[in-house]
Amino acid sequence: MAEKYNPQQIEPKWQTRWEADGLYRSVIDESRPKHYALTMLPYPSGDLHIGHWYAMSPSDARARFMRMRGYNVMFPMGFDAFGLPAENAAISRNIHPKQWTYANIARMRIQMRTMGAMFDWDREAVSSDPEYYRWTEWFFLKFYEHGLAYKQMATVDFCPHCNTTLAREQVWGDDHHCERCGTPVIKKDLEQWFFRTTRFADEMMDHSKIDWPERVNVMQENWIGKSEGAHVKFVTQHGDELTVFTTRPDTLWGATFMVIAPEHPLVEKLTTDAQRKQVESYIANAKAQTEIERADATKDKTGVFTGSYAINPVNNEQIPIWIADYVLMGYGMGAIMAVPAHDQRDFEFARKFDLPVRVVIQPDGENLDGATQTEAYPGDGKMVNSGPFNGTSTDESVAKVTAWLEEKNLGHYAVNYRLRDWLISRQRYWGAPIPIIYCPTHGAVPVPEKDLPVLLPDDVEFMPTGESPLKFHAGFLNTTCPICGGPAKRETDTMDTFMCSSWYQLRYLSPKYDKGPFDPKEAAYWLPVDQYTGGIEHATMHLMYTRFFTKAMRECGIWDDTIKLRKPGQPPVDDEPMLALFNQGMILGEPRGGNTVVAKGSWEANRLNAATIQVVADSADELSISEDADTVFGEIVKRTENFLSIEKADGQQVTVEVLSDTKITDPGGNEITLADLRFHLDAEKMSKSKGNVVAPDQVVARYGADTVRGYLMFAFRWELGGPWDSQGIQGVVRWLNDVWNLVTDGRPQVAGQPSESDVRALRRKVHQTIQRVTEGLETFGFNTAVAALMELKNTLLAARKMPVVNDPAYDEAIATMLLLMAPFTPHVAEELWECIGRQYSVHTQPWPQFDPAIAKADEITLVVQVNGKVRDRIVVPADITEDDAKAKALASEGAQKYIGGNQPKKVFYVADRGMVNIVV
RNA sequence: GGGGACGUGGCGGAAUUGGCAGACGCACAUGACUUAGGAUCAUGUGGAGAAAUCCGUGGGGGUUCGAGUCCCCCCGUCCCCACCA
Repeated sequence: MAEKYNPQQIEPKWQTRWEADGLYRSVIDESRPKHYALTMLPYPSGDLHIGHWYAMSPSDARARFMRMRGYNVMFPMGFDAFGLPAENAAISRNIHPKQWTYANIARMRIQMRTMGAMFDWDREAVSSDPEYYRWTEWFFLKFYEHGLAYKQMATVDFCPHCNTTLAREQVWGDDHHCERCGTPVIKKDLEQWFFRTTRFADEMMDHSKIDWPERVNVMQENWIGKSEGAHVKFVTQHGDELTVFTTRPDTLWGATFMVIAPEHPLVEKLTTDAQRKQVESYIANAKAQTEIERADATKDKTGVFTGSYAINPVNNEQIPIWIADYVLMGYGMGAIMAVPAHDQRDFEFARKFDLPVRVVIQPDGENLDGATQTEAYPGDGKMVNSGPFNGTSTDESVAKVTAWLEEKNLGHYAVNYRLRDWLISRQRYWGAPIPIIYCPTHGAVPVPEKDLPVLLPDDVEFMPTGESPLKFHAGFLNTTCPICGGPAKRETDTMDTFMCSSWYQLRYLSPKYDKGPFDPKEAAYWLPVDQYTGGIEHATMHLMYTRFFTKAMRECGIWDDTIKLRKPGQPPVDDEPMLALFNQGMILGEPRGGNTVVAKGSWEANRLNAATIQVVADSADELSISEDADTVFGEIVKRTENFLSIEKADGQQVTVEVLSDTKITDPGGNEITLADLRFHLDAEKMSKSKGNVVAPDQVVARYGADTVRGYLMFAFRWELGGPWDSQGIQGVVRWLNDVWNLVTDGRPQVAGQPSESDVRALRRKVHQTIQRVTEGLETFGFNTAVAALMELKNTLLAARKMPVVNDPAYDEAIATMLLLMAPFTPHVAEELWECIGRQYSVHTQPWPQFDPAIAKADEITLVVQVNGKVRDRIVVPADITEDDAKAKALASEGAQKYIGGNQPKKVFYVADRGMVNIVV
């Protein structure tokens, strides 16, 4: 009997060997097609989480598969190492962010090696290394030079917990909370640095050149929020132009008033003395409101009249200009023409303030009247009360009116976007410094390229002041002007860490290159990324930013050298960074029931002060426990420091206080502590506080990396994820044990000659498995691929009891199975490959070729249906003719029983399904 | 309010272009082997029924010889955007 499967022994052995042999070093090889497989890089927050395994090990399996298929594969790894948690650690634990970060990286590197992934560590990049952030700063300078970076005073989102401003993308949800910490943001007026992402709004709407999940595309398109319409020039009574954006220029004749945002620059000028008091109080009130209060669409419309009027350019009518907070300064022009008859918000406003409502779009067969309308009509119809356009229908009205506006020079076609420019300033230390120097004479001066990087000083005080810690570091702050040499001060904000991750896929190409952010030779060969994998949470953040970066780099000419070296016929490098994207789901914590307990004690108000708490066996007979007045019996659903919530059988929840002298016992009567009590957990996001975290190191130590990888790929649809199941992993344990024993036990002694049909059946199963595993890996269907491998294992176990095991087809089946397993369970595949005497390494072997002729069955089970219901199954030759199949089906016992004496009306034959349907 | 995804056994999940629903695995049941079992092996396992058989993919309609899959209407869950002009 051979040795038992012992992953702890074989896994480190092969990891060391692969590394020593440089098996996964990826170098340019023009003779092979390249494949750049990229998985989102981790933030070095501490230990490797099971979520990292879930994201990375299937990506690794696919990268390995591509390599066996003959691609020159690059699969790099690195660390997104700048960021706030490092700074928080500095504050709370008095450890330097750099020390904290690099210690975490060192630990995570070791943990990642246990995964057995084919990461090319020679290409590792760490974004907080000066050799890395030097180029992050360099990108900033290039963008600045080309007008893609600018500083501006703006009302911005500020997270009071993280003590920094945030980009719009990093403010989430109805309550406008910080994406990182969940704290609701507040508004501040600050001068901040922005990247002009809006320059590429239209380009980024286009997802036709990339194969990304529809969901991500839709989210990005929503986020960019393109709307087409027109800019129309209204003129105020003071002669100022007041341009509005509208998607419905065909309703211009129905504009009975205008509304501007409280922050609109013309407010002051338009406000008449008579209205001043009211206007000032309205604006003060608007300012005092939170963003959430203001954005509440359900609240009543509020507003105030400025006292001034504007001229509607299409009919020269004088219409009043109002101020209202439902018009937002940040969208469009911060001013609207109000068409109450056809816009619900305007309608509500008009009714509240008794402003005229004029119908200008009349729906077919109706007679809407502004005086009696009860809601706005936003639909189609014919234009009325609209001068030269009366009678025009909606399908052409917008285009016609827009053309007319252009002709009369009153307005023009316009596109408006919801997208805002990317705010990149962060008032914190652990990030790449913004390479700008402020000179009293020359203003904002970029740091000359030769002076990069602007190094982050180590000796910084970390205090949560709401200002960048760098501001208090005199050595950093004080410098000289690159133009005049006079005293000057550095910008003390650092860059959003999303900036670092916007180009990391480029740094991997040549992490040590010092003539630019990346080596054009490497870029010309490897780019773009062929397959990107990662979580959906980055849909409107990282995945927008990195697309912006690629396009902005084109604008700055950064791609020029790469393009010169590029072979023709490849997708462009300067358009989209990642050609294909796949989002994996998330591993949730394992659900479990709470302990069932009997608590006895005395009542104080609504809670029981427990004298004893007894854990009863889960199988305890509820009826045998008598519940009297001083007893609570049920499941623990919550546990806090000294309180338990116990859910009784009737669903009622009772709070039980655990006192210092409360006696807690387990079912065996042994005394245990409060912390030993298990409380109910649903399948939810893993978190330390819930105690449902699965530590990969522990499960790997127990089961081995191959088993953990196999389980993560087998148990869920990768894109969905799901709760960890500590029992479910047993299925994979058994699979690998079976495979191990199957191979290491060698060929069993079975008497007899293999029958030809058994040999064919075995080879058929092997080729069907090749097909299923190949397809699974191609389409990210890892779970069905593993299922197919388990089936093949089952087939082989059965074959070992038959003479077919003596046929060479059996050896071929074993070898093929190991090749097919190699991407999923690389260590055990390598070990067993060696065991059967094949040449190292299994991972550099060509992928097995699927042969449809072998996979094809020579006999099929013909399914016989009568009126769509299965009535018989008969075995027929696979190459049966249609006529024969129908005849056999009709003659079958099951069919005859249901046809009876009737004459079949029609008979359908589905050849590729082996099915006949008889209709009677 | 607008948009998107999804709904299949006790559970995770399989089912090319419409063609045998429930692959594979967990759990469970019975048996075997065992001092023991969270090991292993064998068998079974969608529901109802003794069986023949019938019913079954959230619900209701439709198209079709045939629907988990396509169409319409509901119900439910999750996600994104949202006084966006």
